[in-house]
Amino acid sequence: MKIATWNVNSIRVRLPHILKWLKDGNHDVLCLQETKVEDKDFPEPVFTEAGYNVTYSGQKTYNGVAIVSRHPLTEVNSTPESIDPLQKRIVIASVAGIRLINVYVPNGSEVGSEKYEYKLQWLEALTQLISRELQDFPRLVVLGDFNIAPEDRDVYDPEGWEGSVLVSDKERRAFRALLKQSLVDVYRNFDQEAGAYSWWDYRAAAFRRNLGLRIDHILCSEPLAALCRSCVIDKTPRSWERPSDHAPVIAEFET
DNA sequence: ATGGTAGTGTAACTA
Repeated sequence: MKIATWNVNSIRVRLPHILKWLKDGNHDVLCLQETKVEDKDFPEPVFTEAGYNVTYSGQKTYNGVAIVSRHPLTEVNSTPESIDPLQKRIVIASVAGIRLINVYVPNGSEVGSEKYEYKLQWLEALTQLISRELQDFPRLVVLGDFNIAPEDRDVYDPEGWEGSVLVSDKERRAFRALLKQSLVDVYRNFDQEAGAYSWWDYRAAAFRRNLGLRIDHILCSEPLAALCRSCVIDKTPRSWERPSDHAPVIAEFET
């Protein structure tokens, strides 16, 4: 069972990339963020015709999340209690005995801004939600764009980024509070090359120079982490023409 | 304190 996450930055623009990537990689589940379409405009037929099930929760211009799956999706919830229903940043579903929580965590804009405070509140609400979900679903995965680089090794220039949004102490503390719900950042359960990132700014040729951050994560409950056999970042689609600024992250499970 | 780019949607915002 291969489960992936990818911030595609517009599903309309990236649809060819997504279809090619799914076809090449034979993934079972792909969680998408920043689809940027209302539900009525989601290209559902394209996925169903390719043999996938989909569920999605979107809005115009901003945010938007979706789950694409080879296997049926059940117990879908895109409006969990205590999460702001006006910003479409979360969709939850079950697949093959695994509970998926697909998240697009607020960016936070700038440390100390209103959006930054909103991000911290959103993460607190997510932590509560996870603790409730864990009571019913021991095999749980929270994955998506967290907009947080958890440690200095997840940042190309930790000194330059110190205290900035995406790496600030409060955000990292909020991330650790998530992990304290007995979740495991499975990427770190395996040997990884230094300088492995999941996002590179479109500007200043950041991808070519590998000026990136690791802000997209796959966090597993302990029973599910025990079944995880690999976790990798696939940089390939970031090198394609007109790419998303994020690369997909993939975890493989023995099920 | 801002630039550099991209997406949405045509000015200015978000990232």
